[in-house]
Amino acid sequence: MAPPDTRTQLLDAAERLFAERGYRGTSIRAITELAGANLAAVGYHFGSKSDLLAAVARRVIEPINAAQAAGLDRLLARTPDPQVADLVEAFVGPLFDEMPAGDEGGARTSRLIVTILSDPAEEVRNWMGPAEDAVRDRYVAAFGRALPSLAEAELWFRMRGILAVTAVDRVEIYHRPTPGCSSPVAGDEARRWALTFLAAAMSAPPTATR
Amino acid sequence: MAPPDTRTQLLDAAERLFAERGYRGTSIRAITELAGANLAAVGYHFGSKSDLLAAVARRVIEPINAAQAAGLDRLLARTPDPQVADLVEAFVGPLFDEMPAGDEGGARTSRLIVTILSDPAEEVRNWMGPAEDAVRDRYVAAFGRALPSLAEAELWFRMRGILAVTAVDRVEIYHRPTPGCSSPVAGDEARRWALTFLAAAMSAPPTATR
DNA sequence: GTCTATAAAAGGATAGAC
DNA sequence: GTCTATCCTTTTATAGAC
Repeated sequence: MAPPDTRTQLLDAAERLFAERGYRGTSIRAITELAGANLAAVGYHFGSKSDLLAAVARRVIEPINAAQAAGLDRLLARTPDPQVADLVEAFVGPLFDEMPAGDEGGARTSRLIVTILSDPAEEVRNWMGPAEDAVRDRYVAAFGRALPSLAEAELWFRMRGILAVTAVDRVEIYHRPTPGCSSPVAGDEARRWALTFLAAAMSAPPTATR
Repeated sequence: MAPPDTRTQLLDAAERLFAERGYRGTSIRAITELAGANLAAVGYHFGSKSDLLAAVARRVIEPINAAQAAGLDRLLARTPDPQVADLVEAFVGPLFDEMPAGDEGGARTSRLIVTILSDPAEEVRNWMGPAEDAVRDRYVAAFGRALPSLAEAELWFRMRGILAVTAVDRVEIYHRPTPGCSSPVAGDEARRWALTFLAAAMSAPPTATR
């Protein structure tokens, strides 16, 4: 394979450092140094630091988004009204698939997503495109058909719950090692645990209107 | 009531700004300006910016932690083996109680907690004390008795799920207004939806060992 | 495309007067 | 306890040579 060009090496370095230290905690200097590039390279290839983040985010999110869309297509080709557990798996699965196990993959990507989504700064989230919205809306519609008694507002609440659990789960949010098992759980186990947890949560009967 | 002293006003201003802009996104200058204090006041009263964050975090977390402990005590006084739903409510309830409704309260506190817990920087989380660990451990033990067939590792996974959902739920993680209902849900409704969601998730049968 | 050099600003911390 | 003034570091961004 051809040696990676500067642009790609900058993306790789930025992805790693943004995940480890956050957006604001990462300087252009650290990125270019890790990439073996010159300080001015970020400006030349991307324009600014926030534009670089947008490029990093797009590169991470797009394959996940595409896989979510394909999974839903596959499900709908089989039956027009998929079950809740299958919808959860189609939505959540790509989040794990695109995060290879081990600290050099999944936990880092997960942390990157959390870092991006939870950053208060506007600029950090401005890369979100209509493709993500479209896929999300399709899933909401499918969940709505599988859970006809659930009001739309509560359904949206639960969708956020899915994202919260999958995004946060592998981040060492309890940062000290927990007894029994350490926080970042091995890839496949976390995936199955998350499916159990979320399928049960999504399938809960609607909250009684007070 | 006596006018708030400078120290308190610094805490108030810092709590607000850390929540809105994150730790790194908030300058000492911005804090002292909002507090109507002098630039040097932070250094005098707290020592450094990170010490100020620790003080802010403690002030927010301590009442929540105490309420969680008291809730568990109340539950255990009634029965030695409380039900899952009651444990969830005792654990999650204080997170909502201590966040009065409206943007000036709950959503901001919630965002502060997310900001703190998800910040990659070490210094941001170094305020965690043994009191938090103790309460968490007591809840894990109680959940373990209510769910005897659940392995401890998966139980820890689900505990993280609880925190993820409650902490993230009111943050506008899908930052554009969602159709049907906007993202930050009114206080009491979010509370009841979260209880439904989490009680069902926690009560799920253990994931089959592959 | 890549580099050096530097501009221009912002931030944290602190000394010392009051 | 509070304030002014300032030091020193780090940061992003860019101009211009190669």
